[in-house]
Amino acid sequence: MPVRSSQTPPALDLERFLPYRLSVLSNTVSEALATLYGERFNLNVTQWRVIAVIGRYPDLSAVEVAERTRMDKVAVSRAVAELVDSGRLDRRMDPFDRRRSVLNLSPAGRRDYEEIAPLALACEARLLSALSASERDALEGILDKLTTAGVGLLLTGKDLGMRQ
Amino acid sequence: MPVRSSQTPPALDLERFLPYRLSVLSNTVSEALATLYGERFNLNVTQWRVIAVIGRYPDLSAVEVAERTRMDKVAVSRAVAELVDSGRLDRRMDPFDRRRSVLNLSPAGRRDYEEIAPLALACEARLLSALSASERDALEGILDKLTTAGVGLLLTGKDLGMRQ
DNA sequence: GCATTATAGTTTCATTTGAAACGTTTGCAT
DNA sequence: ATGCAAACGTTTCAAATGAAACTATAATGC
Repeated sequence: MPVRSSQTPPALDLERFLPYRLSVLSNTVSEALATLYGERFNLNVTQWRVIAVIGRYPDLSAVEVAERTRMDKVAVSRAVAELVDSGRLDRRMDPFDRRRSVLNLSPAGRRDYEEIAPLALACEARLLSALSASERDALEGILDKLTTAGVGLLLTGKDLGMRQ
Repeated sequence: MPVRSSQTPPALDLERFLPYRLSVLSNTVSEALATLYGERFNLNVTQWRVIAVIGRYPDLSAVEVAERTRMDKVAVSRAVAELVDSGRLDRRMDPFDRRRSVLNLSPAGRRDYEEIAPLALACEARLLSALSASERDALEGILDKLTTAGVGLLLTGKDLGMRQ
């Protein structure tokens, strides 16, 4: 029988490797969600996130959206432009700082938001329903802790290079 | 005091939304890991995954690597070509099926693998050390269940369109 | 005031990505 | 045998991405 001595490090089995499993899970879920609002509403992930965050927090600027969603500001800029073009987002200039613009859902954008949000929440509910109550409880803390630890890895890894 | 009646659905708060949190976590961890083997070994994520899976399971074909890692076969094809070029992967033709090629780490590739694997496992260990013992226990089951449920979403979402 | 630095947002450009088409080889059914 | 469908892996091409440069405005220091 093979013995795992203190000499033999545990093998790296990609299928059991946490970062890899997180990646597979995240991609699977993202893709499922993307088909949800992609086909019916012609939105990509970035556009949907912008709608979602503006729907909930009106009057943000593009940079504020980027910070909240942790997306690239170039990506946000493009998504905002497209959403303004397709009439789902209103952009007006901040009168007190003419570099900023203030974003809000147009009536059409809000209709989409009101329609998509429940679908998205239903997806989430279906995912969570696969878990036991105790697993659901644990999940919150796990995600927070892992995310914090992950950011820690990043910072020590690249000797302080502050995102954004 | 605001009441959440049965009429008012819970709001979609991106920062609390499971798919979004998974995406942030996965991206953070992936980026941390990518700097680990990216800077020192000049590998991208796909290349590293190919090395990892071939290191553990020799004699796979490119398509088998793609299936195991759930990566795109084009991506794998390119990563394999680059790894062969940089002398880290040996590719020989399968004598019994001349469409397939059989992949294995070269001595140089194995050296890299032997060096990177412990670093990757250390990263994972550091992530897991942020969790309590009970959280670590729960995590296994949670990841499996969520991934299965996520695949389920995908399939119902696109009315059966079998990945790959 | 005027120069310097910082911030908001966009544009450019080079890289990355993946779907679709392709060439080749194999398996299967006539 | 021959024709057709499927599988392996590559190439092509168009779209997505993101770093860096840029414009315009604001804040800061002297």
